Amino acid sequence: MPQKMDIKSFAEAIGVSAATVSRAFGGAGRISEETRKKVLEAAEKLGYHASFHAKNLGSRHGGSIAFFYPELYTDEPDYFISEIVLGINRTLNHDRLFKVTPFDEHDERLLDSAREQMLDGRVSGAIIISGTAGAASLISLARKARIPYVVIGKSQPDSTNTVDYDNEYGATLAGRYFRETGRKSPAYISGHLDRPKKRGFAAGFGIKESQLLEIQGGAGFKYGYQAAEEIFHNHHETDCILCANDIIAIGFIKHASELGLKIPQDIAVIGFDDIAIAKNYIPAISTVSLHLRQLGVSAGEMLEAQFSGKNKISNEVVRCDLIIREST
Amino acid sequence: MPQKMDIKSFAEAIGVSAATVSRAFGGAGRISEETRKKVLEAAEKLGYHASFHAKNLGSRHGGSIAFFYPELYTDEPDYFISEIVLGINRTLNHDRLFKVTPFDEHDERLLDSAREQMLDGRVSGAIIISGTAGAASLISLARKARIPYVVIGKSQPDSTNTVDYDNEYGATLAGRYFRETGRKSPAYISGHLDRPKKRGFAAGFGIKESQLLEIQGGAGFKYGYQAAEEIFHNHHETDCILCANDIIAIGFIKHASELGLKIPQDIAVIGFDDIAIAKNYIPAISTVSLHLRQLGVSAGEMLEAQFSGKNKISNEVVRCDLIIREST
DNA sequence: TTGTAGGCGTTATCAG
DNA sequence: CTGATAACGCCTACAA
Repeated sequence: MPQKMDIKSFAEAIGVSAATVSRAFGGAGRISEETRKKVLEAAEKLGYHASFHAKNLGSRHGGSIAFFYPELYTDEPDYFISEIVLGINRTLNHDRLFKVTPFDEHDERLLDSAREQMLDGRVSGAIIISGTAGAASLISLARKARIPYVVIGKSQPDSTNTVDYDNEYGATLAGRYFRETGRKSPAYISGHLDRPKKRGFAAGFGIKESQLLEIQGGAGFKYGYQAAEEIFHNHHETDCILCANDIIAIGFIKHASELGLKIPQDIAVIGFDDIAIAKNYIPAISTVSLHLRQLGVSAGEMLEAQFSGKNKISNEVVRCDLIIREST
Repeated sequence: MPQKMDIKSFAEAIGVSAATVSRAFGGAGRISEETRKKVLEAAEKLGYHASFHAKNLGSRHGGSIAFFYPELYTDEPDYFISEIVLGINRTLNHDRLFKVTPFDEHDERLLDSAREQMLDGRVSGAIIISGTAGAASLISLARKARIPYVVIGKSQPDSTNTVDYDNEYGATLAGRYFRETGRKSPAYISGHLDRPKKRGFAAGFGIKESQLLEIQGGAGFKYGYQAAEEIFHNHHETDCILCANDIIAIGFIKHASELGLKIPQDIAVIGFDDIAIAKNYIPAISTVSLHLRQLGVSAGEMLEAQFSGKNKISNEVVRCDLIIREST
């Protein structure tokens, strides 16, 4: 097997110069179609592969596209992120490598590693999920380093190139729906960084935020499970619930039904995000769709646009929708 | 903002040589603790960051660890893979970047891109999900290029460094369970590359493989949904089902219950994989656990071992377990 | 312990 | 259209 073969020895072997080989690969540069073909075929035969690092170094640019997101879930996959990735993958020009890079807010070492990636030249474009301190620092790094980037979620007030979603509005829809369907006693199970949802939910239902029963949730089925426990024991009157995400909703419904509660008769529940399982659950879960896939698609497109030169300031907010299914 | 700053100008700025700077960062090389500290602090202050590509080129090694897996699911996240990634992430030394690289068997361009990554020096270690032609080619490339790698799943007979699982045995457990619980008419809903499961299932149930009703499934909820349709209309006698994966099981149960079938009274169903949702579904899904997370952990450890010099031949097969919950 | 020189494999520049 | 030759930014002997 051809252990290693650099451009020079390869060029020599087929009787051309290194420069010619380089040109044969790089779409640019004038070179006769004949020689290009000859070089390419020879490369195939002899097993020549240009070094990735040398190429990037030589061309003084390069690197791949990174997707930075906070690692919230500890024992389960992050379905929220997975859906977004689906969208990004569909959009991004696949010749650039797409790598996902979780950073843990609580692991300074991981965060540093993420920052380093942003700065050491290996990243040529970034998509960043906002909302955490780590994300903020990554965003500011990208800006300093003049690396094209797109932020998903709320960003600095002055910021550009963000694809946002309106949590608060979505929650409002949920609150309003509950009120209009005659529910009396709402509760909200929180997740992470979800203040706007609570606010919107209260507003939609027509009460003050402070009057809304809030139960601490988090990232994972168990939080919904625990919340059901809590409500079953201490808040019998509750007859409708908004969960900060679908996973919590699932955990809640699962345990509530174990406790003998009927969904939606006894308690109606609305989730958030509309991950794939939501509509396949039993009962199918009513939820505020964030159109996660679309979020990813838009972010990808916005990034591509920046690469294509259109560096114009742009923002987009993907619409939320309340999707009524069987859990309400 | 310090736009760009190379090692030379940085070194000059703080009054040392480039070599010293290099040594200050690279843990190796003798250098006084005092100078190192001085350099590191200065770097922080002046915002110097070594170029990733130059670093790798200079040290003639480097690159990150790649996780190659076939992209099967088109419209939903791949929960199977997600769980494995969870395991890998927990194990792998986080200073090496971990990037996930899906390759599509049907997209020659994507596959080529994956192969290129393997060969152009950017990958220093690989974890590959076996079972497809693309995977086989990646494995052989890794071997040729002498890149440490671990295969998850069945590999070439002579192969080493694989973490395997025993689908067939797991399916046998399912078949046996159905037989022992008095089920009469089994059916198998297939997925991808799952022949062993069918064989094992038939054997466990005590019938010939050819006598086992098989329904074409695939990757996605809808296949389970369609299978339910098919069975409801054309195979009333069926009273127990093994699904090639949990997603299919969910789709099946969802639609079966819509059609008025009672699970498990009318039809008992067992899934495969034990992804996180399985136990949180209603009914909780009985399933053959592949211990996906553990698979990832083992693969990660095996790869680390190779980096640590222990290049000894090793194989491991993670045990399958039948987990009985509410769907049987 | 630190500095100097050469090399890593490409791309870019400038002739020819 | 093709071929030398100088960057690219860092690492690694080797010498001081």
